[in-house]
Amino acid sequence: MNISEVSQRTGVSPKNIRFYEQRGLLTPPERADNGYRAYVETHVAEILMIKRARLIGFSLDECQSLLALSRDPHRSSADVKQHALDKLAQIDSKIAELEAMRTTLSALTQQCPGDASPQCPILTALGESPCNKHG
Amino acid sequence: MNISEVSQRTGVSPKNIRFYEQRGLLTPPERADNGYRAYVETHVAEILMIKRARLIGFSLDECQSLLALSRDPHRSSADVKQHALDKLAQIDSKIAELEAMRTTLSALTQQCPGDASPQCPILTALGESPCNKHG
DNA sequence: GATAAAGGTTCTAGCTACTGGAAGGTCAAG
DNA sequence: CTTGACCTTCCAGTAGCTAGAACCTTTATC
Repeated sequence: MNISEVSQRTGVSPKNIRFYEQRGLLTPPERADNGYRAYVETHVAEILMIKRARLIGFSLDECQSLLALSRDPHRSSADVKQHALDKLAQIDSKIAELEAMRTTLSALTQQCPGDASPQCPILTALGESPCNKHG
Repeated sequence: MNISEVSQRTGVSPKNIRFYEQRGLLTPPERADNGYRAYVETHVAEILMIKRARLIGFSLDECQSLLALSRDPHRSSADVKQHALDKLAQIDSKIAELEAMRTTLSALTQQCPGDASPQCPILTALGESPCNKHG
């Protein structure tokens, strides 16, 4: 299987597949006589696993850990679950951060008339003097 | 005012302040005879504005636009508001994305026993064969 | 056989927003 | 005169790719 077929079957670009290999996430495939990478089914499965893990927020390093656990017959599901719980906590804090931004920004936009006048509560809130300086 | 004082007053690191200048966000300060940057109050205000805009999610490029609007007496508040509304939409879509991850990940963790057994629904969902392969 | 298109390979560089470090000049105190 | 803190510059690295250059291989067509 050449790289473009793997790409089509996984929806991951050839560049990206090579990148994953170079990053050490993917076990390097055998090479054909012409130097082309010769992939097998296992590679497709690994790439799909990376893709799904990425979709739910895991970093490449974390994907690497997950793949290692996946390959290890002596793993415990507790290890995997811990990774997932850690990630869940990260996602929650990221959501909280974005919600805070949203709240602030939403309040500001509602105060802004959005007309032709230069007077703008958004800029004022960001630190601009409301109209004139007192210094 | 030397860079470290500006840093203390804004809570932005000297490295970061130089970086903002190099990126073109900050108007370059005059230089003292020894080559040191000599900041004035305006710079502190600009840096604080960048800091607050960054906190509510604006990118550096967007901060640059906001600063430009802030300096322009002929601006309209509508322009500023549009920037804010765009950013709000971006934040909303990012939150939605994270919520989707959260939902999936949360469901998976709840299915995982988290014990010593290697059998793990999380890995299964990520693409691993449930127990054995059919190939 | 010539040639062109469509694959493959490697390498380098760019993106965001910084941070850290090296190598060196300057300033204030002892 | 030395020490330490400050300042300067530039280079490199972080995450996760993507784009491009420069080159080789395969396949099809003329």
